[in-house]
Amino acid sequence: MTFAQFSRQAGLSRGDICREILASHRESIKAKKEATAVKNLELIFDATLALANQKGFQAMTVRDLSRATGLSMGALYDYFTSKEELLEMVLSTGRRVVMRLLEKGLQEAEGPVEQLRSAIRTHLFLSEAMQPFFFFAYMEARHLGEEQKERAKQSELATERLLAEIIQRGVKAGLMATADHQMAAALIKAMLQDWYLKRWKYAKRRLSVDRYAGFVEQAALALCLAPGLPSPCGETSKS
Amino acid sequence: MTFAQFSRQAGLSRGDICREILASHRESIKAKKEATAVKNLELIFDATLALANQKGFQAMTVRDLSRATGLSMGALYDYFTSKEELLEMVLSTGRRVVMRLLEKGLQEAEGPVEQLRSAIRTHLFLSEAMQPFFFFAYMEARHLGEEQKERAKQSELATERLLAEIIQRGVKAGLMATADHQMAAALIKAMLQDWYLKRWKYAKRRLSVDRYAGFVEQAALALCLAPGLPSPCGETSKS
DNA sequence: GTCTATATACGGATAGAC
DNA sequence: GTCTATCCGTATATAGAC
Repeated sequence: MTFAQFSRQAGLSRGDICREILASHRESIKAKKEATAVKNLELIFDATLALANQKGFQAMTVRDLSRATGLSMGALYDYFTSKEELLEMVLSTGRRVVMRLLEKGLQEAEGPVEQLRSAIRTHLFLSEAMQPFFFFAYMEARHLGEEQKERAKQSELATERLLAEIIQRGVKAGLMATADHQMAAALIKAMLQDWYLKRWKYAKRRLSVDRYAGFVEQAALALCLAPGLPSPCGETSKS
Repeated sequence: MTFAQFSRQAGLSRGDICREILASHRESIKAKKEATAVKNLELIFDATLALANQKGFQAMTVRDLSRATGLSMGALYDYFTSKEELLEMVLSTGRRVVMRLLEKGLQEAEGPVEQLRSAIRTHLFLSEAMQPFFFFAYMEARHLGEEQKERAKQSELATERLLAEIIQRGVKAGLMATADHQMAAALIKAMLQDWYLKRWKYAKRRLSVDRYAGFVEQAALALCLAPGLPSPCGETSKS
């Protein structure tokens, strides 16, 4: 699977996402006509991610948002009741879309090695297609209220667990060998996240997601398939 | 080298750092007696990192800082002339201390493999000893002015280059084999950073830096020493 | 459904007492 | 050297015209 193939079948256009926002916040959004509501929500969604990723959500003012979308202050407040609700709106909808696609993408591969490959690619392609959202969710997580912060942590642990379970099955099947499957999963996850966190670096090098995915696959397999690893307890050699 | 050994020899107490802040900002700090100045700078330094890491530097108000340090608004402004200068003060001093220790720590190892090990441990131990600072510098980097942001990126690239050069020497010496030493360095760096970015996760698992360092060393060597890697250009198998 | 104008609050920074 | 009191700008949110 390449990113081009993934994009075609995923169907996660801005329109789809904003229709989902509208559906799940029907009561608090004043606009009645779906067409205009979705059009304005797209403006708001895009501008919020762009501005917040540049200067931080809390530094971004509603006036900035007004300037960027072309909507007035009053019009904006017809789509959310407070700046905090705007944050919640973007995060909760984004998380729902991501979860749905992650689960869908992982049911097709067979065998631990192919599943690990598939998980890596799906995660990378998803974060490529929705890079502004992934970056936003990562960076703003700690500014959330306790309940929402807990949800963010659970989301991190859930994807780690998904990787760990694949590796565990690989070890049981005798196809993989690693001292600690949870730790292997954590390290792989760190490599996956670097792709959307250091966008500027990889963009400057004109590195495609497909190539990056190839490297991470290699690294993950080197880590999980490597034979005869010493138990990693503090010192691993004279060092 | 273990973290305990590193801590003993490094000598990067809060006092040392704040004496350095004082020295490099002597003109703008109104307090004359070194003892009181350093004492208050320690309060300010600690509280700034704690508050900013919890809610973000820009969301942290000077009034919050006043409450946390026990100093009044007026007193605080005797130590910096603006909130922005406070940010610059913390970041520039921290970066200087980190750079000094990184370079010092790397002159002792011999041979590419030992150097790679040493670089990994030094980086991890440093980020452990100064975790609040590392987290702060990472998270606040994008809120800086253009010049400061450029410095932050250069700092990222510099440590990556350091790793890449070790690996390149290893390949030349026939001790390592990797398709792309820069990419290998980037992935290792991502694993190093996860330690201070996901503190909550590893703390909950009661994982020590020494154990984490062992895992990353293993992963790095698996990645660099692995024999017969296929060239990672997009597809690496039927997949 | 969208706009302008404004109420209200809060944050950064400073002046001047002690 | 530290404090209290205050100025001034700006941000969120709303009321009411069009």
